[in-house]
Amino acid sequence: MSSEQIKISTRDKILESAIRLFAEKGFSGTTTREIAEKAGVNEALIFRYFSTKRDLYSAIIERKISEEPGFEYPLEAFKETRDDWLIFKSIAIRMFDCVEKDPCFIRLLYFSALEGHELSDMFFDTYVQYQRMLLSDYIERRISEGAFKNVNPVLAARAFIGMVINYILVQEIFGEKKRRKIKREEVADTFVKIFLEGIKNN
Amino acid sequence: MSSEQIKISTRDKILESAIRLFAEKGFSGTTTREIAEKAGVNEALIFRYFSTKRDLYSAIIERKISEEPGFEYPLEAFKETRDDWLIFKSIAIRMFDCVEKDPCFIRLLYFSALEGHELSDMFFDTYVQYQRMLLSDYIERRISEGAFKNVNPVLAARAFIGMVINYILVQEIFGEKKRRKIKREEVADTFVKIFLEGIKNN
DNA sequence: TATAATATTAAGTAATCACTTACTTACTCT
DNA sequence: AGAGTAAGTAAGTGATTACTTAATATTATA
Repeated sequence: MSSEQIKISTRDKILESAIRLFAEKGFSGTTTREIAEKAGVNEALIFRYFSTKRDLYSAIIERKISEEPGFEYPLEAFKETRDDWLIFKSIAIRMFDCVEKDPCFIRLLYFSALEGHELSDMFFDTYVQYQRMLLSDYIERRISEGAFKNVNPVLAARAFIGMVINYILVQEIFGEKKRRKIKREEVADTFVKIFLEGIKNN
Repeated sequence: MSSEQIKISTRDKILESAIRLFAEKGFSGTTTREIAEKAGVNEALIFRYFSTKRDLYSAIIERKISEEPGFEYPLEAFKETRDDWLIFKSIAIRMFDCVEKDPCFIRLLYFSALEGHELSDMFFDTYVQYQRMLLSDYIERRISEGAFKNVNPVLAARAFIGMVINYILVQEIFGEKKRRKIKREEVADTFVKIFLEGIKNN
């Protein structure tokens, strides 16, 4: 046998199928039996690796919180550059990327918030708050440099992130994904353009 | 007895408690027994008025779809006025109002979408699509009048609605409601300002 | 190969689920 | 008052839930 068989651990098989099911149907909507079936393992094994169903769910959220790099931004650029277009476009594109390569992610995030999981706040903070802070710091600096209008920087950051996230959410969660297809590039450019011209002085 | 006793019908008591519970915990997270307890009626009565739990859920969504006027906008204004500020601000304020007077609404909307209820598309269309269409038609006209930049009107409408909805969503669904309190007025003004100055010519 | 440790399984558990049944109470109309 | 209908209830139904147990299969180490 030339090809190495990469053995996926049982634990990982369980996690993988649980992620997909929890993302699809939420915590209450998913049964441990389904998870086991989809993972191709015996249901009892779930409870060998995770003490409860809720524990498995928590493990997933913790993993999602820690695995995503999320902070790949050129942090220095945020503190020094004046290339507004680059900053905002890279944030938008990164959000599109994030959802595209892991469609479960955003559903897990919103399900965990709606279902009131204890870790959902941390989940939220890690992603949304962090980006918002990065952006609002940048906006604040640009205001003090006289480049941006004097608006509440946090509100402005939320405005921009809101445009992008809501667009993504509607595509992913409501049926719109199939209906219309606008290129990410055009979406990002339009949003950045409207926002930047709205906030810039002159 | 001087005060008239207003008798709430059993059916309405069931609907009322079901709305609150489905909004709080979703469809799968809510049991018919809980609904009955909260409504103060016998569980079997639920099935006298609604043939299944899913039927009750559908009845709620249908009710939410039909009850909200939602279309109270001065439709003529959208077709004739050039008061951009009024148009956008009234949309934003209306969205804030809608959520404030019925906090269950937005949670039901997103829960039904995530849980994949068959009526969630109609739910979505009635509210989000409708407002988006109103707005994008207005934007389109203003572009043709030379007042707005030549952007994709649907994308622009989604940008604006996204700002507002996402702000609301974060307040209502993630824990932020308690943390910070920015006045609706300031939020709406900031969003409208950024958006309008971003899309206006000159 | 023998043994200890681990991984996996079938077959359970009690509790809870949505939903039903058989029955009683309350109200309406003549 | 009495018949007919609607509203309400207690006590169930079988199916399914998350989770357990005790026995077996597999692997690692000696």
